[in-house]
Amino acid sequence: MTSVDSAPVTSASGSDIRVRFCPSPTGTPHVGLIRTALFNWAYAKHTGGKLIFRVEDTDAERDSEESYEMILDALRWLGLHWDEGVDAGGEHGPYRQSQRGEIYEEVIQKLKDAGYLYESFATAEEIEARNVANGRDPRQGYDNFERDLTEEEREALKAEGRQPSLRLRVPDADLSFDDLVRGEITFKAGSFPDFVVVRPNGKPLYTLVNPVDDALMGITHVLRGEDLLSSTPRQIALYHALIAVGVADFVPRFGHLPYVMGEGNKKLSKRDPESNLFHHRDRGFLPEGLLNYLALLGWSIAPDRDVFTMDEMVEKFDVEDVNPNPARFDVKKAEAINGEHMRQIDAEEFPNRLVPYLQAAELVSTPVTDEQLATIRAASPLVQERMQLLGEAPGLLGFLFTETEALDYAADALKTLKAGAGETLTASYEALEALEDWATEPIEAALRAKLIDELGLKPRLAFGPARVALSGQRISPPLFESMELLGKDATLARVARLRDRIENEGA
RNA sequence: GGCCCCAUCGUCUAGUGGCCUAGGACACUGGCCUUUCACGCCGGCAACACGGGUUCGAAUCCCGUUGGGGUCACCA
Repeated sequence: MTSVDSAPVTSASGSDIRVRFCPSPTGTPHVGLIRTALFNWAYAKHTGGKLIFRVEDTDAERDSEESYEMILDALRWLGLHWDEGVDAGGEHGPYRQSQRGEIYEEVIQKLKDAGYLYESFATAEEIEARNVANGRDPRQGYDNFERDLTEEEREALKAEGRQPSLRLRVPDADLSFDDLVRGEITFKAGSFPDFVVVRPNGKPLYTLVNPVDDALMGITHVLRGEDLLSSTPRQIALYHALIAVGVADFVPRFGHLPYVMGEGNKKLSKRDPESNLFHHRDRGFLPEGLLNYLALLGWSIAPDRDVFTMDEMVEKFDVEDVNPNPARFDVKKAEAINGEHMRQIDAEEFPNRLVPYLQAAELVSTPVTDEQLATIRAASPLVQERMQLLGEAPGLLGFLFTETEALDYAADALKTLKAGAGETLTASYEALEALEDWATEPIEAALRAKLIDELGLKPRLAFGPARVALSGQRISPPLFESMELLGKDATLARVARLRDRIENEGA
């Protein structure tokens, strides 16, 4: 057996760096998982190395094809491209573990032949009972008691009908490694017992396939969640065995990324909607905005700046700068960052981003008509700088795609109508009806002349009723521009409609 | 409980021994701008967990305490 300290650690430091993203397809993509993907991606791009995308689908119970599709959808939506792996090909495939059975069998055989693996018959219940019987904490785990079972003892157990799992014989020595985000970490001998790598049915476990694939795929830097930190010494022990039997050439470097936390002080739960990437997409986050925010969870680009593009991140990102503290997912800040990106989107492009959200609300058709698109384009400049999420578009622009007769008045909008609102609308109607040049400037001039100068109203009171009449909302795009967009007929009809309603129902 | 990780404003962070009476951002808040809401601008509130060292000097280094988290699966 190789000594613990003698195995070579990778020396990759530039374009020879190979990182990987290897999710298990269970459930919907979690923002913490995406943050891990982002850091791996950024590190590969920054160093000129390669990102390998592998799928760890060895748990038939929980994995699903649907979940696998969602992960692909997520990475593509975000623009996190990989160089090698599922759907991209490469010389180390296949990249789905469910298709690598034969490879594992071969490795298991080598490890067995070299004496690194031994048969273990104890069940979880028996291990716990054994701890109790020996006066130890039941949570202590396996005590390696089957390491030196004799041939006769093993045969006897098998004769009872028991099928053994296979455990790796872990070196009885302290084990240290230099974590890329946390520095030197040492685990004391005995704190990482022999662990199961192959089920009794012969199927390998994550504890085996993850390092084996990393080794076979030449992964040099393993950047993953902090939850895997305590399994690192065992993995390194496995690496030593893999090197000894010629499967691996070196031990990779490890970097353990901090948790993404939720409310309270708990890891953001998969059950929390905020953990669901698609929940944020549905609400109207931009890929660039969400990615920017996620990058801030454990990393910062500069002391006085937190809005940046992915190109800028790639230029600056180094995993050694990642902060080891767990970070709380703050949706308010995420929205603010997203708002910054909304304003940075090219004005020509912005309307296109709105379309899917207006379609989801069934305000425009799919595909969108030329006329609808023209309206969206015209309205875009009015809303671009007042939105934080694309999902606000239906609320803000819905009135442009609603027939006057179908327009609903929001309760909080009606509440803003004070006494005299009816008269104000009548005056507005008169001023507008006489107008020939239907454009923002003249509309504003006419209304100001009538309502402010002539009637002496305060602007808020003068224009509030018309805003409700047009949009049905308390909050809307700028009024005069909205009138121009809506056209004279519809504007007059809406002003009259609300006025009539006030007169008939007392508002 | 054993092992391991973490510890700066409410939140995300900058800070790698003197530039720190601790900087930025979000949130909150006062004001300006203003046809609503935003945007923008100006201002405010607010932190080095605690205790020992080391040092001329510590948020920064060391030790301890406390607190939080993770892990100890034939799940990944």
